[in-house]
Amino acid sequence: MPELPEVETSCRGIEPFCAGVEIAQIVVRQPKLRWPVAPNLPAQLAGQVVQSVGRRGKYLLLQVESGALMIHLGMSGSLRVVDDTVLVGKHDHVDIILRNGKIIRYNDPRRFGSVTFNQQGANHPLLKKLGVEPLEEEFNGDYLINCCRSRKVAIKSLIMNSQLVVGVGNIYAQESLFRSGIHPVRAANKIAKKRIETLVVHIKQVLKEAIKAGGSSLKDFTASDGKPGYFQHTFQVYGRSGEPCILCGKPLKQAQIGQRTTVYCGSCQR
DNA sequence: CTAAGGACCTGTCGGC
DNA sequence: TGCCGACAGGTCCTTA
Repeated sequence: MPELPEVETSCRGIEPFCAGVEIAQIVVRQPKLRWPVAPNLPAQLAGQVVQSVGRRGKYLLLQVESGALMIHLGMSGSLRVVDDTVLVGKHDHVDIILRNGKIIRYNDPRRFGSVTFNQQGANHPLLKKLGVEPLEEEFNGDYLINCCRSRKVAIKSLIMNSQLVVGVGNIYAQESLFRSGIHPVRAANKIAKKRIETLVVHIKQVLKEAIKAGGSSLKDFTASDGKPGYFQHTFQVYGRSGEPCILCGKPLKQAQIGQRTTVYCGSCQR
């Protein structure tokens, strides 16, 4: 379920249960994820204390002394905090069993996510090529303008390119472009600097709002329903193809950009 | 170097 | 009710 706000919410949700707590055992029921779960992963983590819980892009990082457990939620993954009285369900692929009796349970129907162990810090192959964090100051107008230079891909594809900036997924790419009045298919190098600066502001704004909404709607991370808060959130364009634009009232259009459905307003976005 | 397309999976929904 | 195709929040890898 992850766009970045959801990963951030998961991060904050599990943190109180596992920070400072020893991992008793890891149980892998289905190792065939996006990357196969290494057979020795449980042995590498058993007995180690979770020092902190963090995030890099959409990777959750549970830091231990010898490295970090990296969890990616893919398209359909989610985490819950349970105890051993909760029955194991379909697609509950991995349990991180903690010494305090809690279990971090990883569920992922489509198995596009991953659970890997990282001994190499930021040099891990999956992290090494990631771009800047969208909510950090290093993601700013100058940075994005520079990215757009000499690239003629659709601006939507560009902001979803995780080698440039991480964490902007299909939903928030659409929302931030709408707020910025930029047509999603417009060539990146054909957009005025001022408008790119506006886009940066809106990307940050849209992500922050979603994190806030996620945090407030998901007050109990042990809730049985792992549905993210942001699906109760209303979107201005995502999923609204054919419905009226909230600004001009004309029906919203839909297109495929980089094989992803994209909804936009043909008259408000140029 | 950039850009475009395929690949990986299961579940759900609409149409017939 | 059942079957079938289209589609879904990601991103890595290969090819051009």
